[in-house]
Amino acid sequence: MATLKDVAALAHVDVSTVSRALNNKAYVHPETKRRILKAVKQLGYAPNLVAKSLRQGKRHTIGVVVPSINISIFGEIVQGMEEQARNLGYSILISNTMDDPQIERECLARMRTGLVDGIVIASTGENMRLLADIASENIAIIQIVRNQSPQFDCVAADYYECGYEATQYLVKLGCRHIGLINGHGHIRPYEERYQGYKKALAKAHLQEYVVAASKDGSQYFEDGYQATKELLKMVPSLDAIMVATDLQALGVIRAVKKAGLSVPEDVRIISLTGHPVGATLETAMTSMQVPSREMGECATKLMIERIESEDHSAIRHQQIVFQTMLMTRETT
Amino acid sequence: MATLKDVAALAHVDVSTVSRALNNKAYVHPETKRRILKAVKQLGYAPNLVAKSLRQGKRHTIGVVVPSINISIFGEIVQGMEEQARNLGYSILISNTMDDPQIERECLARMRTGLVDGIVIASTGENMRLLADIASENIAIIQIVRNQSPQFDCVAADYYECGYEATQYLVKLGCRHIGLINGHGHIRPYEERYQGYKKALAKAHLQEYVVAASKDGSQYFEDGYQATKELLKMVPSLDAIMVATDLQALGVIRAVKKAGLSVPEDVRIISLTGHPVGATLETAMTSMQVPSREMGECATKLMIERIESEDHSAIRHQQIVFQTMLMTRETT
DNA sequence: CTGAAAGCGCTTACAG
DNA sequence: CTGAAAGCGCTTACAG
Repeated sequence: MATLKDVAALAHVDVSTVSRALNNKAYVHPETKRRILKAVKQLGYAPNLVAKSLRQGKRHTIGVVVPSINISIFGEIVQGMEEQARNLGYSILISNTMDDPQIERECLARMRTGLVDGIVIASTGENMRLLADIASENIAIIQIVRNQSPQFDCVAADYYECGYEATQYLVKLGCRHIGLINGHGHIRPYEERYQGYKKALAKAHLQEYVVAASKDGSQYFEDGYQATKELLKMVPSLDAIMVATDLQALGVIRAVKKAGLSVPEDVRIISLTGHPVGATLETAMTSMQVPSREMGECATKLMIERIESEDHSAIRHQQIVFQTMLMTRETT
Repeated sequence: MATLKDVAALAHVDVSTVSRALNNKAYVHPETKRRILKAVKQLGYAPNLVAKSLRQGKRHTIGVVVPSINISIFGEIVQGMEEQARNLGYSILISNTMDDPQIERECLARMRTGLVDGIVIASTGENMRLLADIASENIAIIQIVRNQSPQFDCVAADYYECGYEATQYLVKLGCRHIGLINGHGHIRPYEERYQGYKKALAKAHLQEYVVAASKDGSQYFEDGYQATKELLKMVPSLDAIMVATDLQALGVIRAVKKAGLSVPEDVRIISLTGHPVGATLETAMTSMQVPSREMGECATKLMIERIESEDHSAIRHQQIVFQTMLMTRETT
């Protein structure tokens, strides 16, 4: 690739003048500018972004740290992020942690070494100290989906309301024994959804039946399957199951059918992290749809605002909350 | 973050000595080295990778350009790539083109500006000239899934065999009117699968029934749904449908059921780009499973080999072909 | 309006 | 075994 120097030589000016002309940083004589642009065109010059980064201390790159992008709500979030970033002249550096704190630590350590201006993370919650260290080095941190600490910005959905509304909907349909298959551990979305569920049940004077999915991320079919077997053993009269994700819900459907029951006649099912794909399933999934693409776009916009506003530390942290939307389909 | 200079000051040596000690580039007196390492530890020093990149002309970053990572085989491929890259000390810069040649062009132009050492791409096929230009600038190019041009390395599956084997399997089951819902345009996997299908049908003296999915990427439910309606109108006695992806297959199932037919009794269905999620669907999907994770890992390994072997142009191009595996499940 | 110089944080010949 | 110097490709005060 041609460099600034090549352009400068061809246009018979100093590199600094070329730089100014290309960045519109100061007046450059129109005639000079014309010559420069001609040279740029002739050489097919494009600035070396790495050199620019080193000099300006800005990478125009955002790190994204998520459990998994494969068959998960994060796939759509990342896609929204990437599109928005591209439109605003940024790139996306991505890491999948599989919810393993050790991998998360490695990814963060790497990103910290000047690779990114900011990090958008759905964290395990085990590396909050490291995150704080990174933030103190003027790398912006934004949490997505999982609001693990109030000390950082966060873009998430209203999980309490999500749990509350889903439960109330099932109650209105006449369900009296509503099970909740919830994620494992101190992940905020799980806790808040549980609180919403609890509140709605109390209001209807119903009892709660909760099973935690296995501890390794809870995104999978097997979790839904096993948890449902447990629930059905515990509560033979179960008439509804609320479950964290669409994929788990597939496990729920299979377990319910295997028990000789049918969906939705005997057991109604609702997924609490609805993905558009739910509409296309064989028995279309009723779910609380999460606006994942919009959340990704929002996180990117907020991130770029943070990055470009210089004084990170002075800014008050924002908690942006999206509403989920009940999509009634065939499983209820 | 601390810099080399800080470490050098604390250890009372020159920055060059620190650099050598940390990179094991030359003998450094053990005692000096000890002092340096102590200083590194004390300051929590980690090298600035951007500066290193600029100096060495290596980015330790791989660009990935794919149609979409959301609910697609590419999600798993990218995950495999990312894990492998992380283990080998590389990062992944990702772009989703949505199969739009214009977006693809933008992404490539951006990556070209010093951001990456190499690009792994599942291309639209519309920017091959640009790709060749980029390759000539010593940025390695590896094609994944879509072998659009023999002038670059490629990691793909054996699509011909995939189409052939799937068809033959259906023939053995007794199917006599086998439809193929294929992707649109000159995308190699589609063309090769069609050839395999054609060959197997000819061998069994059967007629072919082919419908192309809509032209916008063919990854979607709606494509499968519409194409199936068309096929059923065309061939009322249809008894099997081969379709490009699991997600399209969901559309096929819905259309078949809507026509009052059942799966697999009346119509058997097989997906030609099987994803593990197929096993979890309500009617588990028979499919030709593509080893997507392994393909991603392989592409990354090959890429890093290329990058680190200096003389790109001299190397013969490799075409690495993975076998697909028939997974018989409930839709057949 | 433009040039010369310094510097971002590293690495790497070149001396010694 | 180690230091001083140059340079990767840019940007940005500082003069003029």
